[in-house]
Amino acid sequence: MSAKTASKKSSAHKSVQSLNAKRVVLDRAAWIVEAREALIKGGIASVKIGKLATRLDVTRESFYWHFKNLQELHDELLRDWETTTTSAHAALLDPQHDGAKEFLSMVRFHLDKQRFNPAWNSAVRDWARVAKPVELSVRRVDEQIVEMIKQMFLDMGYDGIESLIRARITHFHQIGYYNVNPGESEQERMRLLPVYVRLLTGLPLME
Amino acid sequence: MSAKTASKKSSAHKSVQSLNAKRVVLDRAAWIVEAREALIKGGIASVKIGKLATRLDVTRESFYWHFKNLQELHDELLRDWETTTTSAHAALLDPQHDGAKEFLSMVRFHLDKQRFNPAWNSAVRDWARVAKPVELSVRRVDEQIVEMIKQMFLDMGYDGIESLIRARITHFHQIGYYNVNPGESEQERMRLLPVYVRLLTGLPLME
DNA sequence: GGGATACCTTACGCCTCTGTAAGGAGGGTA
DNA sequence: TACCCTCCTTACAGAGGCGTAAGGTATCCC
Repeated sequence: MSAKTASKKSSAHKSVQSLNAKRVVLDRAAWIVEAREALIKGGIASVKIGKLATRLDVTRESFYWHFKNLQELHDELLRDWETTTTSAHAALLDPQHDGAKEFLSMVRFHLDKQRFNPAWNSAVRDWARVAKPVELSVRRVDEQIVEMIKQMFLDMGYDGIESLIRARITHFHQIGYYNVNPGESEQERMRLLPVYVRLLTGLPLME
Repeated sequence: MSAKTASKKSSAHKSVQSLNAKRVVLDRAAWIVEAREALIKGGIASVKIGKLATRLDVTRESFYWHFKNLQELHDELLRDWETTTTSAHAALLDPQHDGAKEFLSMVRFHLDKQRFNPAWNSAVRDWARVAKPVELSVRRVDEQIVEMIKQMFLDMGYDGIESLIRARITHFHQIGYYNVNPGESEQERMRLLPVYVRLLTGLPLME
């Protein structure tokens, strides 16, 4: 049965194989990539070994050569997200403590599809609501990000409490924005952006 | 098997039965209530007929007397959320168009555990990411809410675009806040609230 | 060319969940 | 009392998911 489903794509598969005269083999990374796509598309409940196997054109059981069990895949998927997210944010603070510059570099970061994947973030946040270790991981990341944004506002000259609240509004708004995902064009988004920046920072940084 | 699990609570059940000399029977509403709790606690994937039946102390199969299938329960669960949410928000606008008053009544609404259930909202939003009709429902509600908050800012005297952006920041921040759910005490929350209100509205409404 | 290694397969057992069929059991009403 | 309606039960069929056991095939390296 699983062989039958796998064989659907096997003709294309074989032609690739003969082209580069090499057997197409998989490693853990290939499963992780597929798992991430499944997570983003259908939530953690749709990250099923069988589904991934079909898409990877192998049988379900070969999964167990790479991973002890499904849990191990989940763990790695989560670790992957946390390290990627953490290291991406760490680069946003400015050694010169120029708050405006820092904030704008964060805005650019969020607009850069190469560095920032909102769908992935949202999917992990959904997952967090039904799995404790994920919840803890997300909490760590959130605390780090809020602390980072707070530093930006301190660098702009706001006092402690206002910096904290501005940081929270900025970050929570960010999360809510991608959770709702209002269907607006890139153009419209760019038109509204300077107003967002002025209201969030209290400064006309882009106007 | 299901009879066995159901019989765990049956002694307590029977004593209730004999006390009021009445057979304890269920209706659709009882299943919906249980389903909502399951949704909140473990996400839509944990809304399983068998689980609900065990908690309701009946067999799994009796579910099918009340509902055609699981889909029908899901549909009703969603409809329930949309009507509840929509009607609760509809009452927040002021006929006198006093923007400050409107905003503060919304703040009170969000703090009132009787009228507003953030966990329920978050659970439905998670569900929306894996089910199209839910996504559409949530989108309708979001559009209505943003429109409503925008009206509040118009009533405060802001122009159209600033009112829209302030409304979005307010609403998206709200969603993000409950998504992250920062573990702060009620006391701490109350201390920070006036700063939130000032930054979101641009006015010292609570200071 | 022969063994070691890496990756994949067939075959199986078991659990959980959905949904159908048919048959009670209790309370209301004529 | 007899009957009907409401709600629940036992019994069954079947899909889909996880994980184990044992064996096969291609590639690498000596």
